[in-house]
Amino acid sequence: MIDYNANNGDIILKRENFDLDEVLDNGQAFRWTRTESGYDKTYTGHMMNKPLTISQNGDRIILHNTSRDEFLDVWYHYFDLETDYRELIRRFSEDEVLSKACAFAPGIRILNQDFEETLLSFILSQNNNIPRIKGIIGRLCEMNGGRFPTHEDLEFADEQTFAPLRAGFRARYLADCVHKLNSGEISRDISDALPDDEAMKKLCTITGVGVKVASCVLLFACHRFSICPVDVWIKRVNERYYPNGFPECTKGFEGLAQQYLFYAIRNNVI
DNA sequence: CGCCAGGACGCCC
DNA sequence: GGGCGTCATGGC
Repeated sequence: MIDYNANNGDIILKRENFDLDEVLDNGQAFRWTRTESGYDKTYTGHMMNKPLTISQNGDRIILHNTSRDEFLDVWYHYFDLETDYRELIRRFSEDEVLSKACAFAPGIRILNQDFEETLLSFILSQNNNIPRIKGIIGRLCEMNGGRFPTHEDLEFADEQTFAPLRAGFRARYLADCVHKLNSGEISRDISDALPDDEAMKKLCTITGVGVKVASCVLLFACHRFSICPVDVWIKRVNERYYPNGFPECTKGFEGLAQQYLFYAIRNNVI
């Protein structure tokens, strides 16, 4: 399935359940930008400040200028290539609405993103829209020489530090989050060490982090497929189709099901 | 111009 | 413990 082209240094994959729009532009990551190229689709972006240009063309995914080692160390896990999405879609398709949502975007995958970047990004996401979230995060990176800052980069940051972001009332929340990361109260360790409810409770000790933001961190950075972020769009899905909760066939994978439904309702397909 | 956004918080009962 | 106004900014 992996074809490494040693001449030009590209990794080439067979494109199964993998669409760049559906993975990189569906509200789980905010730092990938689509660029023009000779391919069907091309995006450029980062994982922990490691840059990548990635394309899809017909039934191929192409990771440009990427060594086999880097692919196996970073991108294989980032793009969640160890998970069989076809099998999960097959389960979900028992339900009529979900079946439609999965058929519309069979290329959705849940990324394994950096913990701190996901946490700060989703604090900025609250009561906000996706284009503006991307703008604020872009300015946060500009502030830091083009890289997404670590908590060490922000060791002396306070609310005023974030003024140039024009993040509004969220600046205070960022400051508290960075403070708790620097003190060690919050760290990526909670993603390994704690069960769902305790990890959730811990994240919610950050000012400006509630159940929704914590859920996004646990799903999009910690890969907990059973945790289901409920935003205004999913509330609409529930009112319209699932007044008694998600169907039985999503059990254990409610967070993933949520991502198909989120993308589908935003695109007016359900 | 007004409505809304991948919400959380504080206050009220 | 649920309901409601408020918060800062700008996309559409």
